[in-house]
Amino acid sequence: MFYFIYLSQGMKTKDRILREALALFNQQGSDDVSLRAIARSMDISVGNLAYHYANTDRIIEALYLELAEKMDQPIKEVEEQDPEFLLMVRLSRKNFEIMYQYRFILLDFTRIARRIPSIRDHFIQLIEQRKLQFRFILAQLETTGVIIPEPFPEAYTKMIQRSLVIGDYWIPHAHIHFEGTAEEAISYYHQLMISEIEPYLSEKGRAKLTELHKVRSIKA
Amino acid sequence: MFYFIYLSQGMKTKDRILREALALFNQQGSDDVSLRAIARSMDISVGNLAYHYANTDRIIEALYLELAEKMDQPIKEVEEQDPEFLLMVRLSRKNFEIMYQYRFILLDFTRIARRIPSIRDHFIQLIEQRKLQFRFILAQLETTGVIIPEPFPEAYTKMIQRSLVIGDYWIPHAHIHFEGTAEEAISYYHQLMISEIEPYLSEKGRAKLTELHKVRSIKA
DNA sequence: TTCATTTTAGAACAAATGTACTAAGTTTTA
DNA sequence: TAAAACTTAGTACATTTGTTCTAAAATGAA
Repeated sequence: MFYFIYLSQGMKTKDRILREALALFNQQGSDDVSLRAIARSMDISVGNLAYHYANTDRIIEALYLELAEKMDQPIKEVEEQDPEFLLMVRLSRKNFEIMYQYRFILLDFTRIARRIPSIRDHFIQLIEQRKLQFRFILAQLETTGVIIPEPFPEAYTKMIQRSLVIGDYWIPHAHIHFEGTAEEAISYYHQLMISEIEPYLSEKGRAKLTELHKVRSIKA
Repeated sequence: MFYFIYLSQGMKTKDRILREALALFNQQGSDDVSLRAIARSMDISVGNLAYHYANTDRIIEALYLELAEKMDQPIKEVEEQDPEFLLMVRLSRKNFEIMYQYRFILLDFTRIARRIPSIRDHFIQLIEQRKLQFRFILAQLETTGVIIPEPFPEAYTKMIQRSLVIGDYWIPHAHIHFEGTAEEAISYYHQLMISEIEPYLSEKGRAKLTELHKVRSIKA
């Protein structure tokens, strides 16, 4: 009981730190933000900050866990519901949005992963899961006739592998090459990843995709 | 004349520094190697090192220029010769090997590009060129009947864009997800990028690709 | 209220880094 | 050979960073 109270009390500054750190990290990059910078920006002392998080890596770790948890949610929805093509598209879009919220992590992921092994390990495991889910969804899409049967050996295996590279690195790529709003970047790279499947769509699948584009252009 | 002598004399240490720095950067990451570490590893003084390169960013800049120059060579060959499919495959493989030699740059490219704008600007321009070359080659492949005409709108545009993401980020991806030798990683990701074109190959094109695989398996 | 616990501020420390400066040494030029 | 230019070593400095410690303040429980 009092344990719960302790937590909810304690979380206040702890959570404020995370919010502020996230903003600063996204803005300046995780390597150029020190404990002192965060403390200054929050108007609290370094000592206080260090009391909650001993160093910036502990903060990054906490933020990564937030990201990982949020990323899991849409995936669970796909698994619970019937894996339908349009639903899949919408939920992967959701994931792109979440990634953007925590973009500093994915921007310098290599470096962060090298420095903080727990993040690296967790991420590798997460991607392994994702690969399986990809396969599962593709199988569903094939039985429901949205995509054609694999037209040549390894076609879908390679498609998944390519998609995973894009999924992991669209944010650094955008950071260097994309000019436009965040919204536009998210849409662009999400469509780019989705487009991996286009060559394999059946008539039915192609119809579904154009249907999706219609909805989008009405919204816009 | 004496200018040349000055250079060739001066280059000695200057070049030794670049070689040593490249090795250390690739090994430990460019962020974790200081001027002092390079000096120690070469058995020269920090003062001497600083005389040639004021700081690590100047060294990184010099190494980036080396990379950029080496990357240009294979591309020029494609342009000079008749752009044939197998030649293209072989030369892009060459590029993957060069990238691997300077892998520290591509491993933390986002961060390096943020810190050193000249590198960022040059790289953006380089990729723009590459995009045009890609288009040119695809056009050739279509006229020679290696690939089919674009089966749906934007198919080739998107294929190029996806390939560029993979081309830029295969090294960080490998660093986290690939287990195996350097040689294997290069082959794997090169094939992964090449595989973007597979769905669009004609009968003729497919035959050429399997021919290539045969050569490889004989070699292996 | 009173006491124990948690939170906060502030100062101080050691380590590392780029940078600058000086003087000695080496090489090149004239 | 003598002078000029270039290279090297060594030292020192200011700055920044994570980290630690102490004491005061705030908060909760009894």
